[in-house]
Amino acid sequence: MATIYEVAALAGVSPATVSRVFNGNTVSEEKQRLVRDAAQKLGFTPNKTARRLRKQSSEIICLLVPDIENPFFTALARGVEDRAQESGFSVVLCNTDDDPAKELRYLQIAASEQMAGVILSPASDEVDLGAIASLGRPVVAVDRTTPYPVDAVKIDNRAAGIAATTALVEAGFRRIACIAGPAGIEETEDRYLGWKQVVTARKTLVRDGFLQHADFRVEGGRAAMKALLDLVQPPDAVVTTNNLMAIGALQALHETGIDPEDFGVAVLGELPYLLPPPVSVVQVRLPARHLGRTAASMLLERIGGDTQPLRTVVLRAEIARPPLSL
Amino acid sequence: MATIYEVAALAGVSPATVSRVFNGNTVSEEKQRLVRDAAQKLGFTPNKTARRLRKQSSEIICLLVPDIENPFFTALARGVEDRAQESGFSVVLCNTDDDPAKELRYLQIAASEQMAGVILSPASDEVDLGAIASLGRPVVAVDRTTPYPVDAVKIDNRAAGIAATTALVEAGFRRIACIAGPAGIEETEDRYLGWKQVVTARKTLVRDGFLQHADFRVEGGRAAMKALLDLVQPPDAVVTTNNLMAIGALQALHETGIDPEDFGVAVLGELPYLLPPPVSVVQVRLPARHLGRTAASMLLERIGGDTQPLRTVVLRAEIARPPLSL
DNA sequence: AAAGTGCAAGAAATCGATTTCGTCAAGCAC
DNA sequence: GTGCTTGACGAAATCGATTTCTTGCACTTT
Repeated sequence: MATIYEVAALAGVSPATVSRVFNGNTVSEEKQRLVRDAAQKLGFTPNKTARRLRKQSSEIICLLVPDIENPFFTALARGVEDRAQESGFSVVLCNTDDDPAKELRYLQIAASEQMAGVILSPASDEVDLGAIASLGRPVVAVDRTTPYPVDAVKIDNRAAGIAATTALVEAGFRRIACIAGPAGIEETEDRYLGWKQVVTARKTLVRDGFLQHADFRVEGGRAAMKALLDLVQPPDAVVTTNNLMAIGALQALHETGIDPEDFGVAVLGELPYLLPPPVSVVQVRLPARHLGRTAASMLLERIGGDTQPLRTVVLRAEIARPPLSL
Repeated sequence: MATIYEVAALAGVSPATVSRVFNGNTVSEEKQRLVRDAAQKLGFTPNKTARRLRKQSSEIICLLVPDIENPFFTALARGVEDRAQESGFSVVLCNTDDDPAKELRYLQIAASEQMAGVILSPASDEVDLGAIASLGRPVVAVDRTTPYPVDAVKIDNRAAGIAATTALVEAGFRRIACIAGPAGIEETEDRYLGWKQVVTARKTLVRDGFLQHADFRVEGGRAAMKALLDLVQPPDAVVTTNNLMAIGALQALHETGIDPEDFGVAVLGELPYLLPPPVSVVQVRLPARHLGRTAASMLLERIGGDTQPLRTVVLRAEIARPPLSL
């Protein structure tokens, strides 16, 4: 790996001049040519590490998500990556597994690696952004927000919950249950509030036990669905607040031998594409990739020195297919 | 961010001593304590960039895959990440989109970022590993191999192709087609050779047009399946050489109104989990996560200075469910 | 013609760690 | 007691770029 000194020696100039050539400072035409030729000949690539040490910042964005195996976050990551690419940034993708300790560890790495900024979907309300913040590195929260004063991009979760539930009501279902994520996570809380608002306003039948909390995973959704089906008066439809739990719910229905056409399922998020799902399934499409793209754009603006007041961008989800009548 | 100098000043020792404390060199008990206390008090975290510049290497692994949105690669990435974590390494995940130009760009970044090593699933046979190789950074190929002399972890693709096809034969299908990936990609080539071997040996009916090439995506699989169904004498079963094309194929079957129970489909890879697929679907499970884990282990060994001769590890895929009789 | 202005470009400092080199003192052999 | 080894540890060099400081020269300006 050729260094700036070797290039300088070959071109017969000082290292400073070589640096200036590559950083757009005033250098005479002639020396520019000399330097470029020399660099070309030696296959010179500036050492990013040295530059970073000097400049105290890098072109790397840290993206922290709970689970890359969840297609929602994969799509989000893809959006971030695409946008970052365009500006010559690279993305380091880290899994927190919704574990605050892992999250903290990664945040420290981000700080000590001089990463340019962080996009995260916080594992808990108690994220400690202190280390990052004190370095003046921008942070953008995606999908979930935090009590820390940072930019955020989120989905209108309440509206999504309302849309999903309304679609079921309009399809003729009257006993609509809800499988929500862990209590206390704002994202899922808002979605379930959307459900609550609709079932209350529309005066559908709601029993004790119609609200189930589960973790965000397939197994949780399956267990919650089983519990719902075991009720004395079980629901005839369900809203699940994320994609994985919906899969679990569908599995439970299948195992119980219920014809999926007879049972309404509304999903906040997308099911993995395979075959067209049963007609009684409503998907509220969450714009994951767009979420990532937007977050990356905001972060890059901040990195570029933008100092406007904190922003929270709220993206609207859309219903994947029009509500159906039974 | 406190530096080693501030710690040294507070502890009343030289910066060299501070460094020694954190790098396991001989320092007296007493000064160790002084240094650790001072570091603690200042919240000192060593600056990775400075260290990297000096040591000429980092604790970052670069992982290049064609498409993170493909669950196969996501699982692979997860395996790499888990293993890397255990050794305190971070993983930078990059999408090549099977584009050699993007791939090259990322390889250059890996070099100029002093990344410790690269794990890649090469977009083409012409990957230029020159830059990386000349720096002495280890490289491990996953899933696909390259003409360059590097370690590799792959799947026994031929055996997987054989297993998939055999399962269909044993289930009673007699006109078995194959939807293979782009011609010239070794990985898919081997899988299709497995198919060919079985259909030849078992003397099943093979028509012109029973071998379809498609890109690796859903759309390609769907189009190929349509082409197969349009044949004068269409097949009664198909082997698809990756997961996404299988989804496309199933969609095409569905759209054509064919009962999936009547048509055999063998997939090399896993379908996204949703409901149990039709009984006529055979999945050959590819150990993606394990592939990633193994690749990361090998890379880390090399990074650690292992100089044993080049290795290629071949992992065996397993049939997700026993072959069925019709 | 003397003094002032502007600009290209070299010299040297800087970023923060690691590491080599050298010093000093303690411990030991003869 | 002299000489030699050994270990702790400070001083200073080093990694490779960026950036500030300076210098020197050309060109105005009065």
